[in-house]
Amino acid sequence: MLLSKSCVYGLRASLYLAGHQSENYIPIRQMSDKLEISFHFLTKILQQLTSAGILESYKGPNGGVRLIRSGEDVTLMEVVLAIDGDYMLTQCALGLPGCGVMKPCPIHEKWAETRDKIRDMLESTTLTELAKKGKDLDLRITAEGGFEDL
Amino acid sequence: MLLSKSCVYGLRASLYLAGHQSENYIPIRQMSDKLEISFHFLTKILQQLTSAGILESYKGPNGGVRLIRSGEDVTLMEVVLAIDGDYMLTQCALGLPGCGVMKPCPIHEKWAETRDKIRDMLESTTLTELAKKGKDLDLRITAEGGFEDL
DNA sequence: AGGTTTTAAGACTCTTTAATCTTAATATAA
DNA sequence: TTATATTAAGATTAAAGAGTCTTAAAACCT
Ligand code: SF4
Ligand code: SF4
Repeated sequence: MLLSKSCVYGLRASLYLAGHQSENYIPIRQMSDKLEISFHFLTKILQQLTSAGILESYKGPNGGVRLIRSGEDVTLMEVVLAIDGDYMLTQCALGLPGCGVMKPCPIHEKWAETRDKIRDMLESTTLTELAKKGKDLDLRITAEGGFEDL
Repeated sequence: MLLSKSCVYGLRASLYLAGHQSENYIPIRQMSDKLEISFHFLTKILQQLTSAGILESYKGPNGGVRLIRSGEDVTLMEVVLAIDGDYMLTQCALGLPGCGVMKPCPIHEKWAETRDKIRDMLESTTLTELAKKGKDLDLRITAEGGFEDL
């Protein structure tokens, strides 16, 4: 799979937060319920996003987690990098050790092109953009329901 | 990772075979040595390609494995499908259960575009094409060496 | 102060993928 | 026919990824 499951969860949670443009912290429990993701697992993933400087967290009652910057300024790429690292964008098709332009494998040329498409997509798409689209069209964010159920 | 390790090994072995346009069977041991892949593991992967109708095998002395059709007629897609299935091309970014155009997630539109690029690349690239390029430019196929060492 | 709500951190378990090891089956050749 | 070379198949082990559980720390509230 292109993105690890952790990363997908991280993206969905980030979209959730971007869909709640509130100054309040959102409890992880609420997100894990709505998004149907294991609470403890999600907690760990959000910790990664917190230490990556994408989220900030607060303990205790009325605590939770929220985006530091506005969702308009956060690209999918940032979230992916924080969770999966740049493996996908540097390693690739044949994944030979230390490969690259210097001594490429035969797929390199074609693959690099494809890979750049993925990078461009991740870099040019923001959380807010997707959350807005999700709300306007009531698109899916959970297994069953859409943004309206959030 | 986009492709599983098994799949990458399968691709490299297929390229190896395409680079040896010989009517003889090539022993798996020879390939596993040259490509630095565990013999038994590679054997299993090639069995998948054999039962998928991409390779044919022969036992005993002078036995081994070879492409059924010419490498010109075999696309990367065939190899990928035989080993990893179509998961990568149907599932994707958020990977919600049963997702798709009917009730898409907010990334769907952008992702589908990217995904088609990957599909096109895999479908339009043949083993022979890459093997030829690999030979002409002595590109990498193993960790250390290039096609010349095959 | 003491109890409650929440995130943080780490140990632990389960599942999947990767890799190894053993035995069987098939073909060749001397 | 016996020894050897090779793929086929299945059991086993190892490593990584995913998920759960427990305890700690921080913040709030009465
Ligand atoms: S040479 Fe390029 S395409 Fe090939 S494995 Fe390395 S980065 Fe990927
Ligand atoms: S809706 Fe489309 S982009 Fe979203 S997870 Fe499903 S297939 Fe992927």
